Amino acid sequence: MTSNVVTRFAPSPTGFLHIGGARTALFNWLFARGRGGKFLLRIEDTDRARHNEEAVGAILNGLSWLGLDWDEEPVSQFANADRHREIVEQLVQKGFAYRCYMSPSDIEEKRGQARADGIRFESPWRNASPNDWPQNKQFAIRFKAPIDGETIFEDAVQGRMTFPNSALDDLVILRSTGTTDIGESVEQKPTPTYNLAVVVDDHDMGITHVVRGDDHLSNAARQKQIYDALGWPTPLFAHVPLIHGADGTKLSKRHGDLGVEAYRDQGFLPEGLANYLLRLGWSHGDDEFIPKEDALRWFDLKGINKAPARLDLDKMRSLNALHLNALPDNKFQEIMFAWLEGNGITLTEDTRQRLGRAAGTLKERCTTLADLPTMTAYILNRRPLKIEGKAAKPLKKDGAVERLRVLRDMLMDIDGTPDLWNANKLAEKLKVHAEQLDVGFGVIGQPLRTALTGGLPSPNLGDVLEILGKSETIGRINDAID
RNA sequence: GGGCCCUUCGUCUAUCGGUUAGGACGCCAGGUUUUCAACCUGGAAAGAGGGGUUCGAUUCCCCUAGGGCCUGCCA
Repeated sequence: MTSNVVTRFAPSPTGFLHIGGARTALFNWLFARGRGGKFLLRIEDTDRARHNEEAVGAILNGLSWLGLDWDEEPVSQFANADRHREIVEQLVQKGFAYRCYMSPSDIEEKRGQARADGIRFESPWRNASPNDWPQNKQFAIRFKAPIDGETIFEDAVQGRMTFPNSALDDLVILRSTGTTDIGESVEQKPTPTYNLAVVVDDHDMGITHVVRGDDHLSNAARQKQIYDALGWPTPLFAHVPLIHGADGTKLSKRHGDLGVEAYRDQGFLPEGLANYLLRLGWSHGDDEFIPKEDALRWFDLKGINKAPARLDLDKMRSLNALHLNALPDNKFQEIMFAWLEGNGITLTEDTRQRLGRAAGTLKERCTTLADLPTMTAYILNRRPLKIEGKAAKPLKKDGAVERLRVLRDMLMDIDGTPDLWNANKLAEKLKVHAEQLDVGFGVIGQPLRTALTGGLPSPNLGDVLEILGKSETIGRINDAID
């Protein structure tokens, strides 16, 4: 299936790929990929002071980790500055923009006055004739926004949006050339501002659908005015509600919330995080566990909610657990090894084999990969096992050690393959010796478990036996009772 | 201050005027596993408030309250 859908993700390179940006990127990616369209990247770096290569790399890495691939080379907005200036010049020629020579203090004063009077701020230069434009004086270029009437556009999420033009003043589209606050000289040529650059780039890149945070909603109105002035078709907007923190406060790229790599380091699977993000503000009936293939098939702008959603780590973990469990054993094994070794745990060929045998049960029990060190401790712990404190209690019970001795002796008599090492099968095998224990097999379960795991959390007894194998089991019993 | 937007269990959400308002996470109880976790079963838990429209409103309209975004020569 192919289509002419072209979406984009356009982060500003100020930090990492934050969770909100990740969701925006995901929505854009799903929408484009789900319909055979293109998904492009653009770095919004018109503000040279904020340009940061490292941040760009971090964002790209974050996207890759999440499994969001993009088409073509990422576009640098700053690199298009000539084109932006050219368009600004066109607007000036056509009378849709003008030079404004106001000083910052003048602006501040006038703006304050306008606000107090309840009218929109206006530059005195708006209606000046180009003939009156002074020479050798710094100026910015402002867009000449319509005064009367309304600016209207359809938003795929928000519906029909209507803004009174009295609320939209003449924004600066080209900065005055000059110096920075600290007096350091910067680019010779004036640079465009966000709203102008976005319109030009989206148009030039052939963007058909602009999916972004709804903090851009009123920008969309201003951008619509620029599209109209240029005679360009407006892309379809879709403004997605922002994500809020658990306490309901704003959570955005500006407020130092976590980047996706932080979730990765906390043991989240990209699939798990993506699934959670997808369900945050978007739904498909009662579906919760949504693999990528389904997401691609189902995702639609229509399913996006208008209300902001709060981040819920519990739900994120739970979804992550489902994706962990859905992994094929060998894939899980691969991830498990990488995680363990990435966390400073050295794996021998021997432990790898045992961990491999445990993969099936481990993936069911972990909610994030961070559970792995604890969950696998019964396999990885060095002998002799240290069993003390509360964990040692079962071994101190009357006759527990004696029963383990008997059990060990019996185990030594049993030959068998690992698949025989199932608690029930083992009990059956041991039935003939039951009278030697003078109790049912169950009674020795607790001390046996302690002997095998050192009192750590672990899978079921049967799983432990199966994973450790006969000689290891006997060795551990020896450790515990000696 | 102005413009725009939002409001269903604690949280994410379903519901295209008629439902015992459903699901998921979390929580509680029981079961299972002689631990924990997982799993199974059950339970508590919601339409912000007030007006309309309608035979009938969670659903449509208005007001109020609460919340959010924008209001920059940031993006």
